[in-house]
Amino acid sequence: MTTTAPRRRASISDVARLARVSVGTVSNVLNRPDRVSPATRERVVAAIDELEFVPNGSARQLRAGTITTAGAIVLDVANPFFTDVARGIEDRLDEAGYTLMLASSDEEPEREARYLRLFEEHGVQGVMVVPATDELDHLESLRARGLRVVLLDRPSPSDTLSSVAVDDRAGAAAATQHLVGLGHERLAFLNGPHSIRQCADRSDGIRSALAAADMDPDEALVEVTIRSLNADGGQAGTQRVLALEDRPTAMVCVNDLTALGALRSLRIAGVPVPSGMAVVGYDDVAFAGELATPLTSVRQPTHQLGYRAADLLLDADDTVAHVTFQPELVVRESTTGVG
Amino acid sequence: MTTTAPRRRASISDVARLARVSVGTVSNVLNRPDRVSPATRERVVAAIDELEFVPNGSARQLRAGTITTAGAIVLDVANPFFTDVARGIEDRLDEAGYTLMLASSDEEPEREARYLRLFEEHGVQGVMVVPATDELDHLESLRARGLRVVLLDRPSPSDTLSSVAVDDRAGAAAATQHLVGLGHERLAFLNGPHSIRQCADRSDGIRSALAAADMDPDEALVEVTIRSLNADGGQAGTQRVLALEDRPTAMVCVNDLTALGALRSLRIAGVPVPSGMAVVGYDDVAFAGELATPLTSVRQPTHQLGYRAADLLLDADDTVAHVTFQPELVVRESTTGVG
DNA sequence: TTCGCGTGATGAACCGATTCACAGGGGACG
DNA sequence: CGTCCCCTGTGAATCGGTTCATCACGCGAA
Repeated sequence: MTTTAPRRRASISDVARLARVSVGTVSNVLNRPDRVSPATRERVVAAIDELEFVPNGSARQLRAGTITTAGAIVLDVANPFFTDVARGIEDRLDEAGYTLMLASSDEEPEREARYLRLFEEHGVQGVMVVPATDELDHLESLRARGLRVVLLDRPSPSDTLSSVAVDDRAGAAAATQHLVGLGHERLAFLNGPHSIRQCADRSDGIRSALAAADMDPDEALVEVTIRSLNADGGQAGTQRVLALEDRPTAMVCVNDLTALGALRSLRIAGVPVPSGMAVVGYDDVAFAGELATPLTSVRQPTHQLGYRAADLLLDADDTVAHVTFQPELVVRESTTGVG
Repeated sequence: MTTTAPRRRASISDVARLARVSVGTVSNVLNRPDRVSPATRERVVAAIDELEFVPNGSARQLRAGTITTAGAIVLDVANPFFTDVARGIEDRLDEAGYTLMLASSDEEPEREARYLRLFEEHGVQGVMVVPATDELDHLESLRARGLRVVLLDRPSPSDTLSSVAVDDRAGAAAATQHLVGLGHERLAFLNGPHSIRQCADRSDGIRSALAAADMDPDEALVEVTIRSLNADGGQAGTQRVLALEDRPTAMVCVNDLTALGALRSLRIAGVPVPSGMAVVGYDDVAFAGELATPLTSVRQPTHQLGYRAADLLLDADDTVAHVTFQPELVVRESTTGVG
């Protein structure tokens, strides 16, 4: 093994010296090869290969000003919803030859700010952000400083920031219509606190769908607020639903993990699904269709969400746009089965 | 809304002019505030605020040479295994004030190469890579050019590249020992092609564990190769297992999605789990414990994998190390239940 | 032979920061 | 009152590219 000691990275002038040309010529070989005669071009390329020359991006960016990088900040890269979104972003950027810098804010505004600052220092073209707070002033000023900003999974309240979001009201309404159509007259909704916008919107959606079906939301709906939006929360919430005297015949869960806990709780209690209780989830995660009782769920176009966000960011005219996607109800046995 | 037209980004000399000091002084305020008298420091800070000055990272990096960014390339950011790893990387980098540039290669060597090049141009300190190919020469030469390289989920074959991996043989062996200990004498292994290193290693692990238990692997083990490593593949493979004349009493699946398909197939065939067939998965994905029959699975320390990889990358001495993590068998009802 | 022109290469200015040798201005001390 | 030193602040060099005005050269036309 001959690991040569990490030598200093070769610069363009090293190449120029070795090829016996000026740095300007090397630069031309790199960027406008047609302006260089074949003979010298060959010499320069040979020198580049020999020195394993890789141009210094900082220097190039400093002088040329342009850069093909965009940043994205999501709440948590380990969350499948966001990774699908990230994947969509990456795919679109890739088409344009751009690269992505990805980071998680963990819903902490300071982390978000830190990454935004870092992205800005590195001169990214723009950022796509799932905002950690309601307050968007810092994003507005970023925008005013010339960066492109696209809000992710959050409709923009302003006409200066572009946004890409999914219509949470419509998703919840679709689930509700489906259940009402199946004859259910009393529903439970396992939901998180309304301080989370998505939770509030979904609650809204259910209520308006009920109203549209000539049902009184206050009578037909029991909303159970759960602490943690995961399987344990769903299990606990379901126990409370089962204890109600006028027990609902169907449940909507704020996400699939919650629904998973609900199914577990129902199994333990010996309640058959869907005949004893129909269940609808939200997100349509990968395993929703693979459960013992495949789960009816609201699918969000996550990949498209990211793809479109990147699309807006790359838009040549830098126009401000607001895109709202419609979610899609995926019907499976947890509402229509024979169990 | 008064969105001022995107003005040119303020530079350090703009700040200097406004504060009536030299650029050197502004730089000092930024980097060594104690060398500047409180009075001027205040003036400079005021100017910085007024101009919303954000230092140009390219210029800084060009001159100072240092950068606090690292790159990572995984096979697919939408895959939970890799996102957990990425999260571990991010957490460790965050502690050191570093930032991560994350990308997916989709197992395409050209994409991997493109991103590596881009990272190198941007002057990252190092890269963490899940290699898309067996061939590692390009990583060796990256290393020779002074970048730090850490292989992810792949033991390093060389003594110049650091690596962080999980012992796949041990994981498969642990699953096997568990089943043998429960009295199973004939096992099936739903596996992918041995061209995938993980698959080959896990097969090895099972065989050697059987041998260690004084059983003849060729007799006690039926290895079924499935096309796609997902639920459908698992379902199809399980049907083939059930059709065997000397039917095994336990199955090891190469990952949890495959096991999911196996469970579905068994349910359809009316085979109780685990009394009719015990099932073990691999990966211990989030929903493994939430299934109708909670799944016994081999958990890999994904987060630690990434965390440790970043740790090696940040190592002050730049030592080359090879870290191997031991997976852990998580026992649930799919092997020990009463079903 | 001279002039004009196109091709190909040159070299210096420039991007925006960091860094360092150095200058000016007190204050302490003899 | 003169020295020396410390404290601040200055300004120029520098990092590694890109870009552009300029120049050398060769060749065909006049």
